[in-house]
Amino acid sequence: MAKELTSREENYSQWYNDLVVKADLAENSAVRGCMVIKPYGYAIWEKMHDVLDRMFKQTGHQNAYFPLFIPKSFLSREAEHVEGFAKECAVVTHHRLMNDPNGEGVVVDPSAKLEEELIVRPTSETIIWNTYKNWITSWRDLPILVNQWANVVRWEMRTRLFLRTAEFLWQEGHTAHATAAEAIEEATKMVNVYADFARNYMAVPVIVGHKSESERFAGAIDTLCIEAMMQDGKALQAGTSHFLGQNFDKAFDVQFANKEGNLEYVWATSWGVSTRLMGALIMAHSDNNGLVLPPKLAPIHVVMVPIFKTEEEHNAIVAKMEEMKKEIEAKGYTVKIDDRDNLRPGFKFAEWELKGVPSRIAIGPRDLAAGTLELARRDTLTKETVEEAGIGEKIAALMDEIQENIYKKAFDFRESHTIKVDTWEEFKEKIEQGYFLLCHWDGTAETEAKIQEETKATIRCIPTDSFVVEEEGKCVYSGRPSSRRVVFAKAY
RNA sequence: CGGGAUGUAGCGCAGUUGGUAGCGUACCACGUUCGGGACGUGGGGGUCGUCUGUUCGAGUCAGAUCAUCCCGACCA
Repeated sequence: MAKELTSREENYSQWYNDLVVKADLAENSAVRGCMVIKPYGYAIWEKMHDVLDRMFKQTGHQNAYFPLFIPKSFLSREAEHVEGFAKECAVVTHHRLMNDPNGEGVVVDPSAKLEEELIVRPTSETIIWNTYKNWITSWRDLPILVNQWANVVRWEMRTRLFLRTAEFLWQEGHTAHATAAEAIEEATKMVNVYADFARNYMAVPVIVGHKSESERFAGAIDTLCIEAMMQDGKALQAGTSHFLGQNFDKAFDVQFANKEGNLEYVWATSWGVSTRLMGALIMAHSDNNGLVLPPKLAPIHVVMVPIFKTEEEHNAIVAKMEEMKKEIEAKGYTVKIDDRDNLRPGFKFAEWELKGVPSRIAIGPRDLAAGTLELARRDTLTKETVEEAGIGEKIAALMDEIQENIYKKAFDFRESHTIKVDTWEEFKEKIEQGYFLLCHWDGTAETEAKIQEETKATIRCIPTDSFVVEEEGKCVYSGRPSSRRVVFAKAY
């Protein structure tokens, strides 16, 4: 259970689990492995949702919605897919309850057993491809570029708040194309949308790359991903985009007539990000005072704390704040005036810092007389007294600066924890210290498995962006020849 | 599913050899406070995770079960 954070002397080193609870983001629910996301936390998810949704639409996608329940037989159509998900499915077997004959509450009505069990979707490929079968007959129907915002359920052995909950919110894009090249282009385009989102909105640097065969999505030909580094040096897979080849459309017999009138199977992709991004955001930026939110995803940009003794002072200061609030809101930022009269300023400062609000304005009688205010920023925990004139521009500039600074801090951290490694001894040493290791790998699953067994490190990705290091070398484990470096790390 | 730990007030905890539940904090009221997590006085709040046993009597002992946390295996 999370510790109550009431004392400033409290050791906040368990910033992850503790802060998300105290910071009003999420708490465990009565349902195993599921989470309750409180309003403040959900507001952050809504921000992510809105930005991503806009990006999807800009790249030509539309939203749609498919059923929560998947007939069991659908799931088993694609062999690798069912093997990958079978162990973690919630299954609906009955559709009715009845009063307990013994008078003890309600029980499942045995006569209401379903003919075919329904699976609560762990992902929607199967039910969507079963639907696409009816949508696709001609080359003129392609491409289909559809996204769904939904919840999914994966009954994991072990859950972890935000990173691996039994139920989570996500979006899943499912597209159909006439050619393999077009589908590959789509999968690549979308992983880059995710990378753009992570870097420019979440302020989290990510590496784009391919998964190795063993880490691939169940049923995919190729899985692209973005990998982020958390503050403990561990990697977090923050988003994936799959080239599915023709596996699903063949399983559901989705063919179209091409321009020559011949029947062909389509080419598919799927891609998704989830509430795991909330975990990434928290773990990438938080400090011992709580969350640090990038302005572009913060539900509140500026909190104003009046400092007063008398009601007259309170009224005068809040009136001034209302003016400033209008000016700042005109610039497109959200302002919260915290004029609660039962709490002292210091308490409010600490509370809003815990929630990660990027900046704070404090005004007291002395400021009111001098036409100044105290402007504090969350990322550096510094504060300065500034003139109140032009506060709108000042906040706008500050938000840009904070957004940039948070990214730079995370980027510098990753840079300082990423090294090229060429010997097995160094590999074992550095992996324990929380590094991303760029090393040569012979390309075999055996070597990958051995390395994981001995060090718990996995291949996070085979990079495709600026991390690509094409060079001849020898596998760090087996010594066999290799033509490029891959990223090894311990992962969540 | 294996190993370990824990379930008592919203949260964090105490509760002795079994005798019918307490502390801190939060909450409510009043007063004094208010530029970095205030203080005083008074007050409200608990089927002790659940079930079954042992007992005159169970928060306490036994068994089962559920859940949570940590470590493995599995995964976004």
